[in-house]
Order: sequence, then C-alpha cells, then structure tokens
Amino acid sequence: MEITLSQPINSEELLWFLSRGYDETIYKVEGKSIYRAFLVDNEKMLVRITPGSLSVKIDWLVGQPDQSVIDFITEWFDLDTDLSGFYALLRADPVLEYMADEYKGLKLAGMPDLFEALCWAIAGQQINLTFAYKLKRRLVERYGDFIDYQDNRYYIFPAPEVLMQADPEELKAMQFSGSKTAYLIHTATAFVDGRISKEMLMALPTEKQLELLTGLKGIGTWTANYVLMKSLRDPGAIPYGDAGLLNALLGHGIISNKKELQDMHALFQRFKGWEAYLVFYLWRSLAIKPVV
DNA sequence: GGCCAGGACTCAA
DNA sequence: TTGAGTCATGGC
Repeated sequence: MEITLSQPINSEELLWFLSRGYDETIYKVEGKSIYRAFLVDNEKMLVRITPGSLSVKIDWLVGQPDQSVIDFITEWFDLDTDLSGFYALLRADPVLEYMADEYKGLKLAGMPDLFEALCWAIAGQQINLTFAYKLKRRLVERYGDFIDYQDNRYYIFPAPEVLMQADPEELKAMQFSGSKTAYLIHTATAFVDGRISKEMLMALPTEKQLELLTGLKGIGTWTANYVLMKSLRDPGAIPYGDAGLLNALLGHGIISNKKELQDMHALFQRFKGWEAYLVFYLWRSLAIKPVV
C-alpha cells in the first residue's frame, strides 16, 4: 500500500539520518527501504517502508495491512507537517539559511512510542551515542520480542511489563550504570502502574507535561523536553543543555561559549513554533562535518 | 591520559 | 536558586 503525501519529503536525507553510522536495533535501513517489526494486538508484523518524494510505500512482509501501523509511520516521519513556515524563518537567518536548501524536505524523525523514547533518552544521558546504541542493543536483544525473516532478526522494543521485572544486576552486567538501571525500572513501573502514558500526556498543557515527566526519577529537563520533541511532537520543545545542540550552536558561531546562552534564547525566540525542528536540523548539521 | 559524551541526582550555602 | 561533587564508562 502507499501513503500519499501532500508535501514532498526528502527521502534520501531521511534514510541517511536514520542510518547515520550508528548501530540501531529497532529498525534496519537497507538500500532505500526501512524494515521494522511491530506488535499490534499481540500480532507480530514486519513491514518494509520505502519513502519516495510524494508517497511512502509500505509492504507487509509479515502480517496484513494495518491502519495503526500506517498511523505510526505517519507520525514517525512527521509526514503531515508542512515545513514552509520553518523554511521562511531559516531563509531569514544569514547563518542558517543554507539549511533550507541543503536539508530541504527533511522531516523530524521521531519516536512515537513514549516508553521507548524515555528508555532511549535515559540510556543516552551523558554518554556518547556510540555507547548509547550499544546499551540499547543489549537491552532490546535481551528483553524484546522479535520476528525472524529471511536470515534477519527484527526486534520489537520491550514492553514496560517486561522491563519492570528486569534484574538490576543483569542490567548492570550489560553496562548500564546503577543510576540508569534504577531509572529504567522506575520508568517501566510508572507505565505499568498507570502513572504515565502518552494519552495522559497528550491531554495536558506543556507545563503539566514537563511536571509529570520530571516527577519521574531520572527524568530531568533535558529528557522531558527530548521526549516532548520526539514522541509528543511538541513543536516548541527544546532539550535545554543538550551537548549536541550547544556544539552545533558553537560551530555556527551563534554562541561563543556554553555558558552564555542569551543568543541561543534569542534564536529560539525567532523560531517560535519551530524550535524542535530547529534543534533537529542543528543536530543534522553535526553529522557530516562541523560547520565553521 | 584527559576531556567529553544528545544528564540527573544530592546536598550545601 | 546556584554550584560543586558524584555516578559511570566508552570514544577519541
């Protein structure tokens, strides 16, 4: 089946971003397609997603076409958002205007699954991304379900019910720190207890969302905003303090050191309503070469 | 070997 | 509310 788009997307940029040299566990990019397994009503599915310019092709390799998977993919790649407002702001900025052409049509790749987004953020706190992906792989391979298909194994992110009961010693043996171990189990427990869910968050205003998230152990300002950006798709979310963000701002000469952030705040002020996209594009700019 | 990594916590002042 | 110390381990 195919999703028809009203705005063209940059599928090459998307595929490149999704596979940008890290060892991702939860999906596989091969050629011009993305492979990902899903669990829908206890049924495991495997799809091949092939983004074009004005359409996204989805093939069910295992299972039957399912609307919830289509919705997930639409959200994952932010297919419905029109970026023209963002590009108008970029073009008005002498330092960042190049992004409007160079990354044109690049959609913010999100993480629709809130639990996965939180776990990923916890795993990635304060460590380099290469190591963070290693931790994620160990976690998913140990606790996640999977589908075997043509010599490949496709993993599904573990459910909170499973992670809640993980043995802390086992997590530590996978090189999760004591803190990360505790945070992961606390977070999984909060999901199982019904203290947090994506639906719950979606019904709240931003301040209450941040309050609920940062009320969980291990979820600080950075993580809370990170998941608002990647999972709730709050266009105004900014992961304050993010190391990559600060480095990108330094690289572009927008700030001159990591402690004086007035110019960063002024920049975001100008990008009201597109802050999350600005962060995503700044992250994107880190990936190939530092822009000096 | 030292600094940094897509931080958060606790505790003191 | 701000700052220092702590956790914890790999990557470069």
